[in-house]
Amino acid sequence: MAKKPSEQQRERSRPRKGVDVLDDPSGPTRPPTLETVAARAGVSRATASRVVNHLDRVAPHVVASVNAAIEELGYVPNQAARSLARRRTAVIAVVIPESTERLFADPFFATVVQGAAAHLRGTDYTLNLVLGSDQEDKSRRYLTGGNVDGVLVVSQHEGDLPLTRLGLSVPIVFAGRPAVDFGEHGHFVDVDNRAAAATGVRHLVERGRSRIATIAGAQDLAAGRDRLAGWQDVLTDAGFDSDLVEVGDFTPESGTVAMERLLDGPEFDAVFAANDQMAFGAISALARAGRSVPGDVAVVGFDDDQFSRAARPTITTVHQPAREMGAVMAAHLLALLAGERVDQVTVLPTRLVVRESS
Amino acid sequence: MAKKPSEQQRERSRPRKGVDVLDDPSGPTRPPTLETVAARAGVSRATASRVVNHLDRVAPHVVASVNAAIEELGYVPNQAARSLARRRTAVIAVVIPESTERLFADPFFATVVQGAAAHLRGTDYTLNLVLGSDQEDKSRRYLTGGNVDGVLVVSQHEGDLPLTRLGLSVPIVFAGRPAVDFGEHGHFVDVDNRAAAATGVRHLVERGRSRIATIAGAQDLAAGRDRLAGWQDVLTDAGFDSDLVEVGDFTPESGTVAMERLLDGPEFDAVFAANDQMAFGAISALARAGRSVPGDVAVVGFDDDQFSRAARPTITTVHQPAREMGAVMAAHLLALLAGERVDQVTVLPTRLVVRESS
DNA sequence: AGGCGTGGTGAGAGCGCTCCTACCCCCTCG
DNA sequence: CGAGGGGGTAGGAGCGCTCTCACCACGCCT
Repeated sequence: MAKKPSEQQRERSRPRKGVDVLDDPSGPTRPPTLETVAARAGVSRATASRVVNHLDRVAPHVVASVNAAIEELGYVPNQAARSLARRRTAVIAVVIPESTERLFADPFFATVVQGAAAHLRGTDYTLNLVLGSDQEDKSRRYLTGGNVDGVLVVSQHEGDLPLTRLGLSVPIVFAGRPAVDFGEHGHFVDVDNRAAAATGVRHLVERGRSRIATIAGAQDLAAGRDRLAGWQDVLTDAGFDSDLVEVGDFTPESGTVAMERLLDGPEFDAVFAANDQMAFGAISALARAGRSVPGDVAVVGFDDDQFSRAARPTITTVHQPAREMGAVMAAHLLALLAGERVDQVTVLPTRLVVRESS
Repeated sequence: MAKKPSEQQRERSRPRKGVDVLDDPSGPTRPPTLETVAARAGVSRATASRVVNHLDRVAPHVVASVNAAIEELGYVPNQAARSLARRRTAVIAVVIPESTERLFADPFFATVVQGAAAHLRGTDYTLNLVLGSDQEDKSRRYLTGGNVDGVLVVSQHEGDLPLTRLGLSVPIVFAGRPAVDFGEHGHFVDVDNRAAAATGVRHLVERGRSRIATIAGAQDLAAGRDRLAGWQDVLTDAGFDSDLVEVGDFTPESGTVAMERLLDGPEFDAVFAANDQMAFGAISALARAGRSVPGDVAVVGFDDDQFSRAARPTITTVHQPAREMGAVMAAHLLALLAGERVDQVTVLPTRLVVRESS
């Protein structure tokens, strides 16, 4: 039994330099392999593998002894070897295109990623962070080169890695409908930004506001454009002017600045900001300008992130299920990886959360 | 030449199901391998490998033809196979412990990660996101199991994955000095939180404030405790009372709440918040309470993130080089991986950024 | 002239795992 | 009582790459 087949090899590669184990004074020890486990349990590698992968048709007592061996040796499967043999990597890439990278600090994105990570916990999939590269080609190569099983794209501007086309041969799920048109490739998890925004603006109308400004988000982002359109829709329906538009970039700072510009212009009694961070910034500017919220100006944001709760007054906002979006994205990707069919576009519900600012 | 050695194997595994290529109507094609490239260039696999890895001692014309073959075939090295053969994965784990996960939305963490990612761009290392797991053991297994070459830990509470001890056999770099004591294991990139906080508080003293409160950060985080200590140091030195302490958790919301509690207590004319988000929240609360900033209450934050610039008034803060921290962490990890010696503790400089709130 | 580098290349043995196939043992059925 | 059928297991061929060696030409030195 267990005739170490690689004793010689082991000998030769012992004196490796450089990447030596920093902690272990007893010298570089190689982690236990399936072979080791099998030997210890007195079974073949094949059987040990079956146990590790929870395949049936293994006698219970064998399962027990293999598991014992695993425990004693502290065996962990070598993922590289497994990937090679299985021809799948168990890696899911999270792509944050360069143009969105700046927004990485936005709680929204972080929350989406968290949701995805939470959903993947328990599976053996691993998240690989691909932050926008100037060498788009390099990341593209990486993604297409069979190094990942699937791709999650969190937000995409127009023109960002047009991953949908041009043979990215693995399943891919986007957060948000892509700005570019897409064929049959790609799957999307989104909210109806236009309708959701309209809900928020309609709320302002119902509150009796009629001069409603907006601080729009980045217009090269579908979410930015759609929320602006939703705002427009309601004002048009109500027969109000929709001339008060300032465009920000979703950062609180841009919200502040946008509000300062609005304050320089004609009067208004409400503002709809395309996200909470900008709403937060806007409230800051309003406070400094001596305008009361919601007295003088009512404010509605979008996202329902922690900033809407942190502001004083707390911000009325359109709740977006960021965490759930991440989870659904992950779920859909897993389904696609399992060969199942999945709706190409999934729209999650939003809801208005009324707080103090309106 | 090129006697396909695996034709039979190829035959058997052609009818794989499930994970088929979604795009390619011509059926599941296997990506080109080094073997293919070598055959096309009319050289051996070994030589092709040399070209791919930019080893010298290859005749120029051979390099050219191999590169041409690579180009034509769109060859991308299979990372799994490479990892297996090289016994290193080219994967660096970014660990965000569960107790910190909630803070993931904090621009600070995102920025650190971005800095690291930027530094790693250009290398063939890949970032693997490990968000805190309830099954601490599972992530631990993952990290120790030879699945990653190195680990970056972004923030750690006391008791979080005590990775420093218990043979994590790969190099590991922490953002921030660990709360727990550490032996010779682990490397740290940090700022001197205590001194930096003191700088901020001293600034308030110099501005003539004497009743200085603080909104401290999570006390199970070294950064939280150290900044509190720095505040304490200055007040003690100045002979002021240091009784006005509220503890938050670094979120803007907690800053708001903390300030509301402070407002319920004795008078004060300044507050030092352990980060900008809490400072922002605090300013919100102050505005709502009708206190002027900096007139009635001066505010100093910490981090110099976008919130300090977004607030009105803009927030005086202690700048922390988050992006650089990430970059340095990555740099140190690479150095360790290359077998070089690296200072165990690296302290990056901070500086006071005076804005309107003080 | 023989020996000896020395660039340049190919052969082939792994890396650790999966999974197909063959096989064996034992129970059941005709 | 032998054939047939499984359950359960071992054997072994890859997966695609790296890397050590062996090897082959050539010069060049003595």
